[in-house]
Amino acid sequence: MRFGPRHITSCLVLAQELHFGRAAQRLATTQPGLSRLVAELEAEVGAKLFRRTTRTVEVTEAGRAFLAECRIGLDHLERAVTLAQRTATGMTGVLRVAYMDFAINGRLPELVRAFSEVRPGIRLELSHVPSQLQREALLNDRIDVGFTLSVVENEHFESLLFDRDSYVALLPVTHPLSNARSLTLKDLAGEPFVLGSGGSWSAYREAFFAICHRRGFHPTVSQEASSSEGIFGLVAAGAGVSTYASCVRNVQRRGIVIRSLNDVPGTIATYATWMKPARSTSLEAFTTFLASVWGAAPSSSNTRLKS
Amino acid sequence: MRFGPRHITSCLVLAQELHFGRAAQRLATTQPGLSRLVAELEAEVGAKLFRRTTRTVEVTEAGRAFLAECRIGLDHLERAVTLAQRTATGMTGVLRVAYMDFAINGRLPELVRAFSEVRPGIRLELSHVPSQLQREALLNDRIDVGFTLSVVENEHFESLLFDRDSYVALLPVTHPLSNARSLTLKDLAGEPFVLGSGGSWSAYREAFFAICHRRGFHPTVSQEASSSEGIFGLVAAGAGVSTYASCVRNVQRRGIVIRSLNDVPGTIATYATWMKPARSTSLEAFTTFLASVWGAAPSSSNTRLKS
DNA sequence: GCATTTGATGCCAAAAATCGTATCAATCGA
DNA sequence: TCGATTGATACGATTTTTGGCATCAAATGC
Repeated sequence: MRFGPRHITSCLVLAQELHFGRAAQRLATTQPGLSRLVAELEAEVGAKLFRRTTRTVEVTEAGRAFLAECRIGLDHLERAVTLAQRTATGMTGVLRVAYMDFAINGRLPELVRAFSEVRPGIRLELSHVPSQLQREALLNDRIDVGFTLSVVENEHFESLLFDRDSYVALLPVTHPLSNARSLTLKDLAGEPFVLGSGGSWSAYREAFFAICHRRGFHPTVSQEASSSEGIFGLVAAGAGVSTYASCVRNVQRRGIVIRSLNDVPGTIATYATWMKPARSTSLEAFTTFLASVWGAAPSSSNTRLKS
Repeated sequence: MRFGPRHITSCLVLAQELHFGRAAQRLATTQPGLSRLVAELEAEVGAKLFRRTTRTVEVTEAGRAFLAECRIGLDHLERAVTLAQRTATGMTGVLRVAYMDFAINGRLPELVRAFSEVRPGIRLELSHVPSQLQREALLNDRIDVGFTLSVVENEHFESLLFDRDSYVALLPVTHPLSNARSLTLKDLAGEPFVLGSGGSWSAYREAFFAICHRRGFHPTVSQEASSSEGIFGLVAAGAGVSTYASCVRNVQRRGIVIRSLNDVPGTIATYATWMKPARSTSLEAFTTFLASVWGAAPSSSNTRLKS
């Protein structure tokens, strides 16, 4: 393709005017110049675009087809420029957000709604990625920001505390303890537990086991499930009791009762994490929104998940 | 827009290679040249498209958005070239065909099917235009070819005999004569006639009246209708008898019987007509197909509709 | 610290595109 | 037939783009 936008726009104007002189005037050039330009384009395309005598100029069928398609192409190119500008200034863009269960069951949907009100041009692509895999996904530029349980301690990453949940107990409605208004973890010491399995749940399991150890018991695991929905289902089916973050109150699940655990002071923290030299303006807008408007505190060692 | 396809393709290659040296090699240019080209495009667009250090090159979010949109634009431009070529050679195109009732009820559908098999790239746009208006439509470039009863005698037009129909009689099934195997026009002399009205039918009426005059009578017009369907409906309802071209045998209409008219030697000729300096390659393809493959004879005075 | 890699910059010559003028040839109207 | 209009063509001057070379500055790896 050895022709530029100049050739095309010239022909478009000529197709409107159907007169070399007037078209040249509108294009701020001379008639011979336009004549040569059209001839060049026709030679390049390999087809006559205009049928012209000394008295009339008309567009050929090939010319109509060519110019119609070219107009579409030019529109895309112009759109590309404004799109680049808007993306550079953060008005438009895409932000790939990864979340884990506690975030999506907790306040992440609320955050998404609030942010997309402030920045309606930025499209948020949410995907479920286990906490462990989010670090790699950030490094490989598959996501822009991730919501995880643990903080990635690295000079290349930056984190912000997003939310805190307390521990709650999940009981089958048929369970004797389901009538109690509140429980202690000690009350569940002898119960069979349903726990999350696989890499996604290892951090939560470790923290939970540590808490039990402090309370002087080691829980008996009766069933395991890889997803939150699996845990809820097994508890509802009476396979055992479980613990979860308090955000579980947001989800409805028939057959389960949720009870606070009064003797567990520890909280479950969720962090937003991203790579430090912010790669996109959308990410900058998101993190500043998170820090200022959302009012989250930057992560530091004393706010991290303890025991 | 002060940038051409060269800038865009260069950036597209660079976005693939993510290395100025290799990209420059693929583009058959030098690294400084590419560096300058990218800088020019960025200045023109008004946004950084690549984030680059001396060790790494990565595409910015704005760059991704820009290049993705540009690729669409370039694709359209390339497509425009091949489209123009194909249209110029007659492989692709649009042909606007106007028809009147006898053509569409006769062999025109057959012609359309045969032509679109030979030239599948040419789209046929059929529209119903009365014979009288087709001449003006051709002059105003609203149609490319028209099928009419009469031949336009003019140096700017060209015509080809497309089909010949004989006259037939239309009778209500309830009519006493509907049992006869064949009729003569004279048999219908005293019957009330349903005839076409308006400009669309004037040519047919004249020819029909002339035939009747030769048979020594003048038909009594009981009802008029502007469309073929109207005529069929009125005849079926018993409002009178009528005549029509023999192509009417192709259409099904309850309540009507069709009978040959043995004593009418004249035929109804349908002609294809177009403007002589063929404006489009599609039209040329169509007319050559019509003349050679379809086997129609060129119009001349001795083949025209008589009496 | 030093050599290597890599992108940015400056400079210059060659090539190409652009612009303007003059002119020609075809066509139309009177 | 003559004049006016209009697109094509030729030529030259100017500007812009391109290509190539040398060099610089920053980052990397040993």
